[in-house]
Amino acid sequence: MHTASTLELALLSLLQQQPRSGYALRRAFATTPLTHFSDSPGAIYPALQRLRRRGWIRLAPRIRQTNGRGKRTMAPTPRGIAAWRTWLRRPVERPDIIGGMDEVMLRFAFLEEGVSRRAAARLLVSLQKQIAAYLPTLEAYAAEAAASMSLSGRLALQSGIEGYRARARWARRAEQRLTRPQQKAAGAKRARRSGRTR
Amino acid sequence: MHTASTLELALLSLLQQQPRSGYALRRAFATTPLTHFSDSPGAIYPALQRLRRRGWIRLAPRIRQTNGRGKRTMAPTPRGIAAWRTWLRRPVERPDIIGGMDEVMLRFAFLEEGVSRRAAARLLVSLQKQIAAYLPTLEAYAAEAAASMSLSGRLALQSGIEGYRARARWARRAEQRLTRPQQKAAGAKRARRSGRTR
DNA sequence: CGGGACATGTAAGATGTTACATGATTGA
DNA sequence: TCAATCATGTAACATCTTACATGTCCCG
Repeated sequence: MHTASTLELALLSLLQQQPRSGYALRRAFATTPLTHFSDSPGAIYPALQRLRRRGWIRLAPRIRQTNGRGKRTMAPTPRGIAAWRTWLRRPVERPDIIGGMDEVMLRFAFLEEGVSRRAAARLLVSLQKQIAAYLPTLEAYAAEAAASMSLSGRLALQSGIEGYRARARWARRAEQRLTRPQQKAAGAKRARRSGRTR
Repeated sequence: MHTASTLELALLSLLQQQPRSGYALRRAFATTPLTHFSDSPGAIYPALQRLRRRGWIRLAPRIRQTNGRGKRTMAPTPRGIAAWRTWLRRPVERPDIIGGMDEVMLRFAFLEEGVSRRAAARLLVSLQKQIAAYLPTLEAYAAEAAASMSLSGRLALQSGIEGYRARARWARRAEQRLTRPQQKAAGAKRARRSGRTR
């Protein structure tokens, strides 16, 4: 199975929602704050070409082509969708939380609509596990290195540690929200709670 | 003034502490959790060559060259230090907090030893300002888009918003720690406070 | 004397950035 | 008609990844 760049996966995530043109994708990146990808044509059009050559997306049946010199609307192929789902399902590994938290959050954001609420909850479990495994390493380093660091250095390190702790807390809360749905403030929809979480 | 990659700046930050060889830099990245840079020779040696060609670092007087086929120890030049300080002093801008928070934290971590405690506090002020300016945009988007998003999508967005809020709170606390230093718990070292920090 | 850490590099390839090129459509 | 927005792309360049190449030193 091909590996894909984060940009390609983000593109696929948006196309899976609905067929779009390159320009529409650019605008989505420019106006969506989820994760910031470049909205530059020099990144997006080549990425779309790669996806097309790989057989993950294709030109969608032209709805109308009123605008521009021909709007080229793209849609994912079944193989593209399959590859996307495989990516979504990947559990969180150590390297993901060190350099690639953005990618993890992108995955989580689309996991429910791409696979299932259950799968989204599972990702949060593996995320919590990885953070729990990584934090002691970080804390040990902080304890050991603090003496030789400036105050601003220590504070920066502390910020990183607190960031991980906050992320883990969020993951725990989010997991609960996903696994035992309960009524929102707005009216008493569904007051009972059926057993079986997770 | 040349623009430099984050890796180059990180390299310069470490060399400024003490002259090191490429291998020592690689190990620093491999064992330091501050920000994760690649410890691959294919990234570091070319980056060092670029810095050398640019005149920002030079071969340090060979202390001893017992090991390997000749350990090449590098040290920053005055021009390198000047460029590094210019980078450190840059206030936080909008793009920095969207895609480049790692770089901001790297800058902050070295600001005290590179410039001054005051300058580190100033960076935190501009960081808080940028976050305060960006949060309403994010929140407005969340309020508007929530209806059309899955629960996991909403939770992911919420995580981003909470992350910014947590970062802003940290910045406020850190700024206080930097601007009014007070004695640490460990013994009454230096009970008096002379004016003038930096 | 063999393996692992020390040590520096190159080559091929993927990806992204910045800047430019091109042209249609729409509203003031 | 002029500018803005829509729309798609390419070219040059920088940077990073992965994999390989090479050789030394030290310890068991």
